[in-house]
Amino acid sequence: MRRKEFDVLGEFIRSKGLRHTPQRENILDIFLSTEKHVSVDELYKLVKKRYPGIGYVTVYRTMKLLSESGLCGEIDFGDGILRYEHKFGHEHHDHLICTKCGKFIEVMKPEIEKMQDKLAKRHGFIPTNHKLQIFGICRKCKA
Amino acid sequence: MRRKEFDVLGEFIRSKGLRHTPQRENILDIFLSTEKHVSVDELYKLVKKRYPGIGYVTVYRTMKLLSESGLCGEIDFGDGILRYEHKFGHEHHDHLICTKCGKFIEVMKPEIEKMQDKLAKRHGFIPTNHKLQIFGICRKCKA
DNA sequence: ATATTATTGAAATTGATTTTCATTAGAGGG
DNA sequence: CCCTCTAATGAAAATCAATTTCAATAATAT
Repeated sequence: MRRKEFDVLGEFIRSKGLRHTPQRENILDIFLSTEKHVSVDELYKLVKKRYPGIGYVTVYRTMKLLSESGLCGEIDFGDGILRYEHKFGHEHHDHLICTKCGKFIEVMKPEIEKMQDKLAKRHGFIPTNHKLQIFGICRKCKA
Repeated sequence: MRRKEFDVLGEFIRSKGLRHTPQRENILDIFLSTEKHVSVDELYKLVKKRYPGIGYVTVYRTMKLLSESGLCGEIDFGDGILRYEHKFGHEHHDHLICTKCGKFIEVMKPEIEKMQDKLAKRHGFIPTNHKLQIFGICRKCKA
């Protein structure tokens, strides 16, 4: 049990005047227990196994909540399905996505980040975040 | 009238054993005449004005066709709407997107491209294309 | 001119996301 | 502990862009 994440959720809920519910803790619990990038539907199925009473919509809304609180990040690989990844305690990273098998790798390159910031500022933008996805064929698929 | 783009379309159609139709030319014509990043729906409305007989689905399918032929590119700003931009004769570029007003700027930075390629190769990927979107607040909105 | 088959366009379908709404249940005050 | 207020829940319905279906039409080869 990752205490810190639950504290973040608790603090976020308190600060917003929202309510602490077992569903929210349970959904966070299941979300943290998988390392996959899950869609709401996938997560719902996982949640359902352990907590059959929790509905799809609650999972959907809780993920939006976790997003706001910074516990998860939304990722869009362009296939029409929104996925969620762990964010708390994770460095920012980009994605290498294999267009054949769909597998992806998380990568980090501070130099690229810096150049992006410069680029934004040069155009008068205050960058808040960015999304870099590199599509290609992975080692396995090209073999 | 940009002859070259029509030649590309014609050549693509011939090479695939497809058929040359006035609808396809007309849709390409309207698409080329706007510099905006259009959704199918937006483009359909523009097409409708000049060619009332053309249906939504034909616009939809023609844009897929133009995509395949390299005449346009699909862009996904993450708002659930697929847009199309001119691609033929245009350099690859990334997007700076203002999260307040929705405006965006096209930017180019070869150094970043090179680093991305290196990054992909280091992980055994053969990069085919990539998508970089930098979100932030534009000059106007921050003022 | 004829046959073949790709294309068209209206309507229907899909599928993820989002909203609605009646019911349930936190949280604070008495 | 009980009450009140209102946020949260969950099932069902709505939304909405994207996609498929299918009968009619039209482009190309023979």
